[in-house]
Amino acid sequence: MADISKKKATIYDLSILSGASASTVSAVLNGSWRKRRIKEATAQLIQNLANEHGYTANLQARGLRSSRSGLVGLLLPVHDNRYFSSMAQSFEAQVRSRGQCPLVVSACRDPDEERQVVETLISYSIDELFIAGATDPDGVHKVCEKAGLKHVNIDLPGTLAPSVISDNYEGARMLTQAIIERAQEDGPLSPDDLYLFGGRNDHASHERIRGFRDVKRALLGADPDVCIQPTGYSPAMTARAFEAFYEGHGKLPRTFFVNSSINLEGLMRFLALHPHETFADIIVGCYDYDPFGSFLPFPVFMIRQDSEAMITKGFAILDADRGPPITHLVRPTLVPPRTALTGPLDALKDIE
Amino acid sequence: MADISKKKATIYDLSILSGASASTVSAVLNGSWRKRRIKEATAQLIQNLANEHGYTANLQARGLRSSRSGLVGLLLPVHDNRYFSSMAQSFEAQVRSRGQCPLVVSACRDPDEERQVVETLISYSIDELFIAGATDPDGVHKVCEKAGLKHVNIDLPGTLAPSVISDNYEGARMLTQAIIERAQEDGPLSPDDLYLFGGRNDHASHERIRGFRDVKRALLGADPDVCIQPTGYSPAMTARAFEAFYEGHGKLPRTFFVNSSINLEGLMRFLALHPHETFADIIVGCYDYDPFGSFLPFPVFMIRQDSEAMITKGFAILDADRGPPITHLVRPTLVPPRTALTGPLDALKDIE
DNA sequence: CTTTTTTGCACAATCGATGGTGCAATGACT
DNA sequence: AGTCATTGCACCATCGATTGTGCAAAAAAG
Repeated sequence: MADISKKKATIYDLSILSGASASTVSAVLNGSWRKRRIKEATAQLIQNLANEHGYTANLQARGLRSSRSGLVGLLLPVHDNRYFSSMAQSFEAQVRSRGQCPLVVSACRDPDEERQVVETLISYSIDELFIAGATDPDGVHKVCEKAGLKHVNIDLPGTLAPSVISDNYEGARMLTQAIIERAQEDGPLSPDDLYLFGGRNDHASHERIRGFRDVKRALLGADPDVCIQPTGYSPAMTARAFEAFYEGHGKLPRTFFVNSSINLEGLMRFLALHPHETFADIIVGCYDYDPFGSFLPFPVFMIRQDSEAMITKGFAILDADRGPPITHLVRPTLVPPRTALTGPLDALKDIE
Repeated sequence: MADISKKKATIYDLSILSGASASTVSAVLNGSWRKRRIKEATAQLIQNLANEHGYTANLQARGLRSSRSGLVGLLLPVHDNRYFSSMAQSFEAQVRSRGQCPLVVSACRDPDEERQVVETLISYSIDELFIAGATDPDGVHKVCEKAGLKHVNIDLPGTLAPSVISDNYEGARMLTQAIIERAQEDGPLSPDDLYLFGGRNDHASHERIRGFRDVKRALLGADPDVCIQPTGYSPAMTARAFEAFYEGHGKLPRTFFVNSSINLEGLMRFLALHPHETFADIIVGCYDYDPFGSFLPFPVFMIRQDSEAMITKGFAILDADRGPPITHLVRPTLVPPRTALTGPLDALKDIE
């Protein structure tokens, strides 16, 4: 089956072995041989030889020549987070089902890093790019534009390229309503009992805060500014905000909305420093789903963003080619406490 | 700064602009110009032009010529899991700090998929490959070998290539001891009160089970086979195992060791179907760390595997070149319940 | 048995960068 | 002035695949 030659076979090797020219071999192996009127028998012969020698095309050479690499990029803020890693998982599956090769990279929410990483990807002639959660989508857009690279924004919208994002406003409304109703089961809820932690000056945070405030005002009649605590997207900062509140009030708010699972990690850091029992009665809403976060020792309502649908929509937009810079909304779902959703892990092969 | 030309500048463009030959431009831009005795002034001129036109090398062309791509691969079972995603994060950082480009892909624990994915990576002429948690490391090894691709196994060892793995035996001992001691605080623990769920027929599972059994026998005097429930690495299967135990006993074991965070998700699925209070007194050990898993409503001891150190060691081995197929152990750490460790997320830029 | 058409394939340029080789111009030295 | 070493760079083949073009041989048409 496999020969012992150290180097990988090329079309030239097969050309010699088969007696055909390299261009014929190439045509046979890349499927364009019918168009080139290659005899069926010749094609068979070459294909057999190729199998026998374990030929696989050198994709760098192909990419160089055709200026298409078969690579599709996904730019993430971080891997280490269930929302983004499950997005990576869906992305991979979809890219591969299209016969391309996924390239997932992270850029730490640093605008310079984002642009630089994209420059690198462009140097590899990637064919398409999904820009997820970029701090500066429009900056990245310009880099792509200059290189003629097709791209969409996912999760955080830009103004210059088509975007697919979660319906943050609706999601936040659902989540806020859910935690308010749940809190009211335990007694009347004052506006001061409902806070929001996390998020910063990005579109998603704005929309979530807007949804939160709208529902809060509608259901509780008031919405003091002090209840909004945008801490950025860092566990450490978020923990500090909880700590500050605790210093001031001797407890946490009865109910609060956490802007993302990354911010929810900040809550864990806070909890680690305080006895469990003190916070047994809080009710939390988290804009993101995490299977363990759902089972914390207090009710945690979560929002599951449909990253799979976002990726699908993203491909649709790229395939349509040159769509206007419209923002498409994908509806997320509310996940009640103590819920274990199935996910990409369930696709794991695990016979036994 | 940036010119409006649609196409990316090449060394030929700069060659014309500068009046120098393409090879001179190439030498200047790839840093080998001193060796080639290019005049400083010429180099300056070309570098200025390059900046002005935003030149970046076409890495496919470079890779084709030099048969090195600057790509380093990491093959994972899945993204969607804190252990692997944090490994991806460390990997990325280290690869980038070495001036290369990380390529993270998953293969769903499917041996065929693993080999096929690696074939694809090889077609892109990747320079090095980290094989993490492969079902069939030796199969992948052969594919790499044939292509002359340097590689190491991470997490699950192979017999044909150097491997860097967690010290599963020691980790399992620490974890088992911790949960036993903790359980004994609540009263005497019988061997029947301590189970192990998850894992399958791989090296890591074997070692963990061995560590578990050794400590259990030493501390509790007995170690019935029935207490070992290898369910594979699937949340669904694991949930079924918990369900089965529950059917038979009307409760869960007082104390149990869960083989990985993926299996721990299985526990969540079980819990979702049963009232919270029934299981308030269980004590769990999980071989993997997850920041939310650490705060579940019962004590969860966790093992944090040092994926960063494993990647570092992996690079050391690759750099040493052609090491023997030895397995290197990296010590994991025990994480007590309710602990929020800092991680890659803390490196996020988040000014504000 | 020509002429035309179709079939089947080879040739060669090309993608962008690299690196070995060679050669003219300059300077150093006798 | 003549020899030799050094400097500074251009030339060209090469990596492996793609693709437009051209041209024999075979088949069909006249």
